[in-house]
Amino acid sequence: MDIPKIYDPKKVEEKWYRFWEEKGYFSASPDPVLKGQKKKFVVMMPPPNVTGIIHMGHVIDNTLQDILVRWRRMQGYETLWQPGIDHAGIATQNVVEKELAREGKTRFDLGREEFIRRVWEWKEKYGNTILQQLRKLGVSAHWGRTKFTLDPDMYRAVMEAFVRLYSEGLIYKGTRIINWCPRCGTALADDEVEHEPEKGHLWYIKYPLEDGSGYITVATTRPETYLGDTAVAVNPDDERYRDLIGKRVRLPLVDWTRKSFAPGGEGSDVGPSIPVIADPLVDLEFGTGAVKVTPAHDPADYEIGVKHGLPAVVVMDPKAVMNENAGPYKGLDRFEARKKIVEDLEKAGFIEKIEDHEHNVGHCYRCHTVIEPYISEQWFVRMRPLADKAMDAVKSGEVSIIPDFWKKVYFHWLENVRDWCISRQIWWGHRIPVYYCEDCGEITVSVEKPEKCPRCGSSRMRQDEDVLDTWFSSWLWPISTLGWPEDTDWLRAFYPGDVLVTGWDILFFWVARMIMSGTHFMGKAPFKYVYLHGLVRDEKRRKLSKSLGNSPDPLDLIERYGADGVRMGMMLITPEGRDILFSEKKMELGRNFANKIWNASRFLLLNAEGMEKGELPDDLELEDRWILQGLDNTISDVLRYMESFDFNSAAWELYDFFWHEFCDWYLESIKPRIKELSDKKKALNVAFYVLEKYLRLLHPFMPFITEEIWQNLPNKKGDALIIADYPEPQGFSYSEDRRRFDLLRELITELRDVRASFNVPKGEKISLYMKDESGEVADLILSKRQLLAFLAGVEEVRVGGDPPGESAAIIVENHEFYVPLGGLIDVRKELDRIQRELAELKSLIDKTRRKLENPAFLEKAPKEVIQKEKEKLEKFREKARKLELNASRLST
RNA sequence: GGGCGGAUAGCUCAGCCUGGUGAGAGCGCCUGCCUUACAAGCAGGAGGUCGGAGGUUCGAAUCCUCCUUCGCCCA
Repeated sequence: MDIPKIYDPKKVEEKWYRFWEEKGYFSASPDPVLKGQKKKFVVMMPPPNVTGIIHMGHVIDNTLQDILVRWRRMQGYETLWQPGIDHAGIATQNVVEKELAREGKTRFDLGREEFIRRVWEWKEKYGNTILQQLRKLGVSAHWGRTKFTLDPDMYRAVMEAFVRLYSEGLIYKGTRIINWCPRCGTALADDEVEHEPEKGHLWYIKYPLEDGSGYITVATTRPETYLGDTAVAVNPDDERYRDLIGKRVRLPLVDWTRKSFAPGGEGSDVGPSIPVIADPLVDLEFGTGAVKVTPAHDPADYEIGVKHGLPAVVVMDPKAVMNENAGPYKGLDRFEARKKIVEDLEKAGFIEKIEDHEHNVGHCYRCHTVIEPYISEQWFVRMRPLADKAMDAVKSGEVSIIPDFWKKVYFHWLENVRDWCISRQIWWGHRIPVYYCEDCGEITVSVEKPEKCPRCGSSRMRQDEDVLDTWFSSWLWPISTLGWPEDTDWLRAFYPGDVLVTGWDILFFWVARMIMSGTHFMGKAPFKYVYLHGLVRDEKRRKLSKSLGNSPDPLDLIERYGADGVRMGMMLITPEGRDILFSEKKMELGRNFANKIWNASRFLLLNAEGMEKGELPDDLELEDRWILQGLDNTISDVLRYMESFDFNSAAWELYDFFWHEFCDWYLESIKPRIKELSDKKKALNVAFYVLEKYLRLLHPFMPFITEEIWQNLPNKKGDALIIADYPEPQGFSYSEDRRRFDLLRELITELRDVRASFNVPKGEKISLYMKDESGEVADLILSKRQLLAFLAGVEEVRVGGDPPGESAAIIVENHEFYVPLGGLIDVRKELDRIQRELAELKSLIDKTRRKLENPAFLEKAPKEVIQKEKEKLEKFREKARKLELNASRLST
């Protein structure tokens, strides 16, 4: 048999992926669930954006899901992992518009229908890239059920949801200040705005009082909006301004008439004279305590405006260019306008002062343009009733969020949530199913386009131009992919699902809203557990981004470290809930581990050539029982960690057991046995027993290499590892043997330390003396002479009697051992070594003694604790005594 | 302004909920080894007054209070 020394993932990963997929192991069916033959396990893949290419966030997210899914599948669950793609309205439209721009065109040149055709064309060409990429990672999703949020059945679900919510009064059209992205040309929801601190200024502008009695100075961060002011507001408790309330001021420089905002109609004239009003919302501390009120361009001002019946004056067009209400500034971009306006005000003496000021500025989460608060008419979802249900689902324990502390964040958001603006002024998406009669103005909301107006019978029906927020389709994902609103087998078998795995950054966008839609439309939350993992950052804790150049390409990583190496590397550095600091070094850890598994297996397979398949033998050696018990412990630990979503600990447990127990000690221990033909078969049978079980245990983490090796094992049972049973502890009761072998291990480590400290040459044998002549430990070392010889170069083991003159002392569990080093020993060095250890012991003895001399401790501490301390003190003293003895022996 | 999370070895983190182990791990570092599975490896080793100050307790990394400091979310 020829097995290369270095594991090459490229040779095996594609092969096994194709094998699994062709055999249909990734597919689920509702039948066994509905017939009650199997329990189900459902994970909904967060659908990546159609524009997306794979990044480290997908790697972490999908590896976690794949681990869960492969684990439950092996445990016999009918496992559905539902994959799909999100149409990503704004992002996708941006991509295609950019493509058009290169041809010198805009979407308006093409028209709506043609533009949408172009987007679909783009989608067919590039839209499945990311799903192909995910396969390289080993993702075992049910690809045959891949859904796209604009598929006809998904579209239908979105329409249905809109119509139902509208008829329930939970969707309405209203005029509000919304977040407007002037570059994308659309409204955004509150949570689609990212706030970032920016250095700006605070401009103090003087507004002359109309009665000529002076002026009021207002402070603002946005001087260009003063053209839309319709009042100045002060706090009613503010002594400084009490007398001015009710008076009027005049907007500086404004000598034109402005029109007020009136959706669908002609506004009325608004002059430059505006009132001074009092409102408790005004912060006395900010600026001068007097603020300008611009109801059309600021959410707080809008509220004040509504309360006081002020008109709203819009001074910008949808591209954030100043409009006719801005008089001479019409046509200037908002930032140019700011500069020009400040200049003019300054020249005319209306600027009192300018201060530096840092404040938070909202940016579009898609294109990072500064958001303009903008008054307009939009569609909204009334969130309160939905949010209450979503809170109940978590409060009642129907849904658990992991890690637990996210619960607080979740509640905080839901308690303060505002209505959700769902209309977007773009073309790519689900068009709002609202139809206006061109003749009588009647509004009809329906899934299908109505033939004619139900009120006047006119057939001139115009559909609302806007499309819905992409999240309005994503929030239905757990029900729409299963067939809702139809009552399908899939829905009945697989709803509600089990676990949702995603990053905490979309807790509000997506997770909370899915819980709302699930509880509202199905009466049940869509999953039982929400597992939120951290975001992947670089070693300096910076977000991974293309512009920083710190974002590794997962495909490149897979190419160099193997999918298993990348998966395991990521799991080893993924703490629960906290951010994940990526470093390529950690991928090496994963790759090296794969290589370790490869070589350990190689060692066993090469030695097993020609050997027929065997069972676990009855007459086991000490090390056999030690490793079998170790395997059992590992299985229970891994299961416990998996149940509690602690994949990091599970990964380390798997890593440590294999490397530091199985390889470092077990395989090393059986090497002498393997050389002796008589015992070879027995040792190998135990080793293969452990390896086979271990590969099953590890498979969810490293699916490829485990399948590859498992398929070559003499003792495998079944067609494929991916569908083999997940291990359970066997219930071995070898704990006592485990303890005995551990003592042996400790002794061997000490012996190696002695060899290293005294530079005993590698080939040179040493002798081992034990002081006691009988007892369990004496029997142990006598019976394991072969092992001591192989692992520590011990030629002779002698029990009982005094050791020869110049020896190094070893104390393990208070048993005294000596290694005679006549000639080799540097007495001074050994004395130093003993002194150092004695000093440490002395401080321990003091500490323990003081404790035991404290009457309060003896009186109040539990008996067991006191007993333990007493034993500890005795142990330390005994050890110190023995060391001192050896020291005095050496120095005479 | 409201809220959340963190500070333990050079770095990244575990331990804390439920107080009592001689505070652990990985990486990095130092020393010695190409020992017939693996140098992507093997063996050995050094390294920490647990952010600070009080308090509770027989006993505090662990519980309480305050402070310092870093990060994040929301407005």
